[in-house]
Formats: sequence, structure tokens, C-alpha cells
Amino acid sequence: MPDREDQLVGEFPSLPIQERAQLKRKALVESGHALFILKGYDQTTAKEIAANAGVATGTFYRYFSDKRQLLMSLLEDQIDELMPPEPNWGTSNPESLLACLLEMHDKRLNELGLSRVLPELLPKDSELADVFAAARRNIHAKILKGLIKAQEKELTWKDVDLDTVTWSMMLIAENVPKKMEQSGKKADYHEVAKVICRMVFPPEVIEKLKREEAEKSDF
Amino acid sequence: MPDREDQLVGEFPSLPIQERAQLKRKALVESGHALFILKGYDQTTAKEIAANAGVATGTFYRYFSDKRQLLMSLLEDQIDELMPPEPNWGTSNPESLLACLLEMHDKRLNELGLSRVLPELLPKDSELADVFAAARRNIHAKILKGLIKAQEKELTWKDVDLDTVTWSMMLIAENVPKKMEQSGKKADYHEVAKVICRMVFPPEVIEKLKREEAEKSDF
Amino acid sequence: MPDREDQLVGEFPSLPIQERAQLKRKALVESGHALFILKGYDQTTAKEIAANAGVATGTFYRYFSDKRQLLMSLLEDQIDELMPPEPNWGTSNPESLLACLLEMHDKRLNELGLSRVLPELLPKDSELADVFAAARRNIHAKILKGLIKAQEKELTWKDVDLDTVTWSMMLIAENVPKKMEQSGKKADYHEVAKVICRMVFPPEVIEKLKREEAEKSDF
Amino acid sequence: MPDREDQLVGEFPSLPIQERAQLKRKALVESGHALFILKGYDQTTAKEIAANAGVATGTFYRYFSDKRQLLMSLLEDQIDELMPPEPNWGTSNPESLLACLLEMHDKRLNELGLSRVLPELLPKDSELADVFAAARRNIHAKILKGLIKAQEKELTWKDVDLDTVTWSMMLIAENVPKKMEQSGKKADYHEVAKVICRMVFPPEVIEKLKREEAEKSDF
DNA sequence: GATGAATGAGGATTCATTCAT
DNA sequence: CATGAATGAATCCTCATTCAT
Repeated sequence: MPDREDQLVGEFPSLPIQERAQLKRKALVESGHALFILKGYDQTTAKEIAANAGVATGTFYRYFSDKRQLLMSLLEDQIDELMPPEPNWGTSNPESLLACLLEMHDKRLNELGLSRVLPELLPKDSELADVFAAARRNIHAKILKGLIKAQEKELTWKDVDLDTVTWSMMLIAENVPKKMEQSGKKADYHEVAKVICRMVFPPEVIEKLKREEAEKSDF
Repeated sequence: MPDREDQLVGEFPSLPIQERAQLKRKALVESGHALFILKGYDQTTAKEIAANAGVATGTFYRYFSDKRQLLMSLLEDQIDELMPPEPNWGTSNPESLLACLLEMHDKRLNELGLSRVLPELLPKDSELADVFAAARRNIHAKILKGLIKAQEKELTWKDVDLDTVTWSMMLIAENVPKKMEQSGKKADYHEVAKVICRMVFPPEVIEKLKREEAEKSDF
Repeated sequence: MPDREDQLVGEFPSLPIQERAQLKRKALVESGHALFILKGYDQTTAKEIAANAGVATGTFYRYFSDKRQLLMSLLEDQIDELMPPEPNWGTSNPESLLACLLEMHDKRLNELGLSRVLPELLPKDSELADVFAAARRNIHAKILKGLIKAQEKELTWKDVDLDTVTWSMMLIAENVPKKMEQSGKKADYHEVAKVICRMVFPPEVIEKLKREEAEKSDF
Repeated sequence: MPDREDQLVGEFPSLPIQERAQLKRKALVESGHALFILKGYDQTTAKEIAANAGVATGTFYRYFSDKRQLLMSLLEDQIDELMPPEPNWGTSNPESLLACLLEMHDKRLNELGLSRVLPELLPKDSELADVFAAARRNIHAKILKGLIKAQEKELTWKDVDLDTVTWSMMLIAENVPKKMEQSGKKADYHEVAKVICRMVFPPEVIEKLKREEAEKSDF
């Protein structure tokens, strides 16, 4: 530890006070995050979160009014991240586009890890459930809008219900991470994307879009 | 029991003792079922279950070693029902077939209602999670087998990953009830079936199968 | 089971179930009573009350929703007892009458012992304070009525404010027990009664009433 | 203090350090005083007292070893003030004298306001209780002495127990503020004084003393 | 001295489970 | 077998007090 020579003397390295408080808060948030994912929300006590963060029980309550608030602060920043992305069709190879979006989304979810706690919470916490339902409706609307545009350009199947397609897409996108986990395999985003595209586009459209993209990149 | 001779006179024989016990057990199971669905597993106390079943708290523990066991006995019978059915492709209009299967499956799930408690439980109870994963793998295998057969008959897309398709189908099938709930609409099973079929079959196959079925019923 | 001879063998003496529950409740009430008086309300924990009553903590909560409820049930029966009695003037030696009433009242208070907790509680518990204020107003009104009647019969001082007299009487009556405690002396009820009578009656009235009573008992 | 030369330049000398400390102490005392009266002793936290005094929590403990000590320092100066005054009989209209003393006493109590916290504290804090009992005995002795002198001058009732009278007087004097509060009325000190005088002096003495005073002021 | 973040013991309450009747 | 009272471990949260800065 060469750069730490100063430590040999005996001073207090300690950060500015504000920063230290933020560190502690962060430690608690991370401890909570980890434990919620590891053991579930209910199974995690405030005492444990504090201990795991290396602070006393009471300290937990300096930073959060209760366990739920810690959870909320975890979710708040992340609720949008939890939602699947809204692709913009018709300008590129839809399979690659989707695969790419799925992978990004998946990575985000993995970083958060909270999708694992949500199922436990939504049934108990109607306020949270409402927030989620709203976010979901929102993203649903956006995706659907994109599909309708695509339909107007005659890109999609003519006879499928786009609402149902939207729902299926979201469902699949949200669950890709779980699939990966279970199957152990990684990186079949492209296979998933292909399957989703079959729900949306007739094969000839997919072909056409792929061809166009290939031509573009030929330049 | 000499002092009980009087029983011969004034009492209804009621049910054979065995049967009465089974009635109580059943009452408990149903009470637990209802309350778990209504309030969630954790939020339901053994006392409530017993009270709601019209028996004493202690009686609960005569029939079940603990709350978890009651849950297990609820799930045991039902775990297979929770799984989507495995259609047999190639012999009929796949959309109608799927729509029909989805509806049946949905109805079964509705009767059970337990799909609502599962998310709460799976993260906490790894044993249960394992059982579920196994069941899911099982049904996955069956569906996949069916799809592979269909692929051999050149019914399916040639270039999609059937494993991924299987997974998507299960996912959608499992979530149809939730969709209905949220959207409020009923009975768009057929739309869902149509979308699923797009994932599996090229349009010409669907056409062909539909035509064949129409001809069959012409006879 | 003719006359409980069987009890000689190895029986459970135990009371009828109802009665036992009542015993337990009573034990808790008494334990709470004792501890409240001994250590004050706030200083007494539910756990202590339970332990002191020989039951588990949880048992406390079977019988009372919380500590306050136990207190309330202590007070409810007793709030009337806490109030000084309303004498009926003009028909007997007022000093003896008062002395007697004071002694009775004092004895009742001693049995309850709760007057010691009240000062701690009234400032914190406005509901309780209201109940008490009402009870006090009630008894004040009764005593005052008695004094007004006496005044109409020209028994009392003509120039004192009977409301003030009433208040003073109540105050003294309520505090006699404390006085006894502190001074260590017992049984100066009669002295206190004499002093109170000076507040109410002119000396000639007292003389007259004493004389009348003496004559009565002469018969 | 060599490194503090800079202080000579840019800082207000503000107050001498000693004095500043005393200001802080005073702020704490006043904050405690106000909050104890407002919310009661137990219901007031050290943190609140500090915040309300505009200092940090820790500062509280520089000036007081604990919450109790702050209370004590509040009471110490005031315990004598809490006690009713000892009138000097025989030289003036006793009713006016008493009324005046009562009013003064009442005002002092109002300024202190602590009489409201005492009931909460005395049961918990036997040391405090002892101090109070001592103070009370002290004032009791003084008042009693005055009454005995008056008795020797044949001013008082001959047949009442002066100890009891003393006690009654103190009791009433201590509770006048509460009476005022409850009744809403103000300034019936004179009525209370009249009633007290009835306990002490026969009517003819009161008349005589009043007359004498009237003559005095005739000059 | 002053600060206020940190501590952790302690009190209220709940509920799965046992057990005497 | 049934009962439901009893148990007590476990959780949440508060607040007097300490201590590093």
C-alpha cells in the first residue's frame, strides 16, 4: 500500500462530515439492497441491514424512517429502469435492434437486482403496486404507439391485436433475465428477439428490413 | 366408554369419525386457501385460518405441522395445474386449439387462485422454489418435445430456437390471467393464441392447418 | 365423580376454564395495580406486570390491548370511589358526620391506592383528564347543591362563596390520605372535619346541631 | 493561545467566554423549562431541549450531566417559591392579607409553571420527593408557628387542631392556581382567603382585626 | 468548547406453536 | 380428538447518552 504512507503516522483520514454521512447512508442502502435480494424484503430486519452496513440499529432510523422507506429510495431511481425499452421500428434490422435493447435492459435489471423483490412487495403494498401499474401503462402506451405506426407503414401482421402483442413483448422483455438465470445460458438475446419479431412482423417484412440495413451498411 | 351409552339415544350418529376429521381438514384447507389469496401468506395467521374454518387454533396443528405445510398441501395438488398444457400440434387449427387450452388453463388457475401467493413465497422458500422449477422444467420439456415433433413435420419456423419459443409460450400462458385482470377485458384468449401461433408457425402453415380442419368438419 | 374423592389420586384441581381466565385477568389487574402504585405508570412495563402476575408477556395482551387499557379498567370501577361523598347537612352533628364520611372515603381510597398514579397520568392523558374533570364537576355540583340547601336553612355562613367552600372541601377530602401518610398519625379525621366545618358553619350553628343530635340520642 | 492571534483581527470579541457559556446554559434552562411545562418531563427529549435552545445535542451534556439535572437546577431555585407564604397574623385584616399573599404566590407559581411537572416527577424520583417533603415540612413549621403565636394571643379558634389547619391552608394555597384554571374565573383570591380565615379565626376576631385596620388607615 | 452522528439498551407488540384440560 | 389460553422469541422503533471530529 505505497500511497498510504501517511497512514503510518496516525491521523484521521476521515472525510468531510457530509460525505461521511452520505457514505453511511449509502452503506445502508447497499446493505438493504443486498439483503432484500438475498433473503427477501420481509425476511430482512432493520437490525440486520444496520449490522450488515456496519452501523447500529438506531443509525438505520437516522437515515430512513423505516424499512419501507429504504426500499422506496431503492426503487424510486429505478422504476423507469425496470421498464422495458420502447423500440423504434422500421429503420433497421428489428431482430438486432430488439436483441440489443433486450440486452441493455437485462443488464440494467441485473445491476438493480430488485426485480426479485418486487413480486413479494406488489401484493402487499398497494401504493407501490399503483406506481408500478402506472409506469407499466405508460411504457405499454409508448410501445403500442410504435407498433401502430409500424402497422400504418404496413410493417406488422395485419390481423393481430397490437395490444396483445405489446403485452407479450413487455412480458418477455421483463422476464428475459429470469430465463437466463434458470437456463444458465447467456446471451440468447438474439433468439428471444427473433421470437418476438415473429409475433410482430411477417417474415417478408423482416427480410426486407434486414436487407435494407445490410445495404445501408454497405456504404 | 361406559358413560357414553346415552349417546346411542340422543345423538345423531353424524359422520364416521374419519370423515369428520376429513371435513375439518378440508375446512382448514379452504380457509387457508381463501385467506392466502385474500391477504397473502405472511399476512395470514394460523389463528385466523382456524377461526375462519370454525375450529380452534390448536386444531390447525393437529392437521398440519405448521402454516407452511398447509400451504404445501394446497400447492401439491395444484402445482401441475399451474403449468400450461401441452398441445398436440398439426392435427387441428392451432389458434383455436391454443385459445381453448389457454382458456381452460386460465380457468383452472382462477379456481386455484394461488398464483397470487407464489411470488411472495418463491423467494423465501427455496425448497418450494425447487419444486416449482422442477415442475416447470418438466412441462417445458413436454412442450418442447411437441414443438420438436412439429418441427420435424416442418410445421414450425425453421430458424427459431424452439427452447426460446417454449419459454415464451409458457410465460404468456401463465400470465394471461393477470392480463385479463388488468385490462378488464375478458376472453381475448383467441388474440393471445394468435400471437403465440405467430411465434411458432409460419403463416402458410397456419393457413394450411386451418384449411385442413375446415375440411375435416365438412364431413 | 360423586364428591371429588378421585381427587385424592392425582387429579387436576383446576377451576372451570372461565374462572381460571378470570383469575389470570385478575392477577394481571392486581399486578398492574401494585406496580403502578409502587413504581408509577410509566416506570412499569407490560413485561413486568405479566411477570409479576406469573404469566408470559403475551398473556398480558390477551387480556388487555395495552397498558393504558389495564389502567383504564382499574380506574373505571373506581372513578366514582375517588370522589368525595356528598353529605346531607342539618340533620346531625356535622363534625361527626364529616369525620365519618372522610374516614369512609379515605378507606376506599386506600384500598384503591390509585390516587397516587393519577397525578402522573392526568397531564399526559387528556381523555382521562376529561373524564376526571367531568366526574369532579359532577360531585362538585352535588356538594354545592347540598350547601345551598343548607344556606337556605340559614345553616351556613352568609357571606362566604359556597363554590369556593365546595372546592376547598373536595380538595381537603381528596388529600386527607396523603396527610395521614406524611404525618404518620392516624385517625385525625375528626380534626379535619372540625376544620372543614369551620369553613361552612358559624359556631352557633355547629353548637345547635350538636345539641339537637345529643337530644335525639337522649331518647 | 498563540495560534489564535488571528482572532484579534477578524472576529467580534463577542462576549467573554465565561459569559457565553452562561448564555448557553441559560438558553438550555429556559428551553427545558418551557418544554417541560408544555409537554411534561418524560415527553421532552434532550435533543428537543437542545434544538429549542439553539445548540447541539451534545452541548446539553456539557452543561448538565443529564436531563434530571437540568430539571433539578430548575427546581432548586424555585422550590422555596413553590411553597405558600407564611402570613403574620394579628396586625391587619387577615382576609386581605391572605388574599394578597395568595395572589402573589399564585403569580410566582404561574411564572415558574413547574407545579405542573411536579406531580409527574414526585412518584418517580424519591430524592426529589424527599427534598419536597422537607421543604414542605419547613414551611409547615413556619406557618404553624405563626398560628400558635396567634393562638396565644387568643386570635384563633380555641378548639381546632392547628396542625390540621396549617395543612389545610397549605393545601388550598397550593391549589388555588388549578382552581382558577378550571373555573376560568380570575381573582377570587379574596373569597378563598375568606374561607381560609373561617378555618382559623372566629368571626369576632375577624371583625375586630378588620376594625382595627380600618382605624389604622383612618390616620 | 461545540457539534450532531452514532450507539444500543429497552419497551411495546405480534404470532407461530405448545399443552393442559 | 378438540380446544383456546399461554408462551416467549422476535421485531420494530425510541431516546438518553457518548464520542470522534
